Amino acid sequence: MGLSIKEVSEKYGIPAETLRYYEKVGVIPPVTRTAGGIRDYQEEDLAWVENAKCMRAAGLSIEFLIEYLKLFDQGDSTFQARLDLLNEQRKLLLEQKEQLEETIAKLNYKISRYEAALKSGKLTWE
Amino acid sequence: MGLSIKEVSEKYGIPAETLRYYEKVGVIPPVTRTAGGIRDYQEEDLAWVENAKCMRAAGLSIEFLIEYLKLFDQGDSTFQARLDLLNEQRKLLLEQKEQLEETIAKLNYKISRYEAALKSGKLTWE
DNA sequence: TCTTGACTTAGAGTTAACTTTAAGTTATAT
DNA sequence: ATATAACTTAAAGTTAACTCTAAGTCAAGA
Repeated sequence: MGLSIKEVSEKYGIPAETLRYYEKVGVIPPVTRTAGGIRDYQEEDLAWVENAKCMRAAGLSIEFLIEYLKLFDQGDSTFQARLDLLNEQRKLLLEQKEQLEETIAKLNYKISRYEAALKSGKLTWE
Repeated sequence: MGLSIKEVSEKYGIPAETLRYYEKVGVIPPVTRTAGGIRDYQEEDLAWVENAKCMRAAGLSIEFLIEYLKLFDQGDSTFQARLDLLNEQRKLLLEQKEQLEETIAKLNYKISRYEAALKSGKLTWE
């Protein structure tokens, strides 16, 4: 029914070592185990893994993910704190997106100048 | 006439240590110096600094910037290689942008659910 | 002239986020 | 029953990109 750490690793392209590390430091909650203590990922465990993967891929810090889970574990009383944290991280990502767009625009300009130079056969500037 | 390292540091918000480091590892070309060997940033030096700042802020690696400058120093024969490098980095940034947008969308959804829960008063507050 | 503060260098130290290692335990295949 | 493969842990090692330190040089103000 559940997935082994190896299967999860392959499913999401995350090394097993990293999955253990995420659990150890609190990026994801303790994973369901078999009677023998072996990790046996259930749907809910997988949802946490997938979420962590997505947030990390966008550049959000491990520290943020740990903080969020910590608040989550403390229950309803941390609801507003969690919402604040999410808004704060969204702001970070929006800023990052703007920076990215600025840099892409610069790269586009540079590339277009290179291509123009190639076509005109002039190869010297700057 | 030119700017001191301290002035450049303040102008761009980059620590002087980092400016020296960028020069040392080849992210930017050797900066113009005074007779006494002190850095005296000219317009051209500043353009390189600004470019490095922008590219780094978007997450492009130091390694890429070093590679680009190395090719640049080798002159026209590396023109096509430089263009390839720029296109490759643009591809990276476009992928990053897509990932960012996906994550922002997820965060937006999560936040909207939190806000809906707040409004409906579905929370036990203690 | 002396002192202060900015500059220089090489090289060591820091941080985040893994990644590898060492030593040991458990499950599966023959 | 035994070998092998996968699992476990704690802890040390790695990498990128700085960041700081030590030891020394230089220019401007009292």
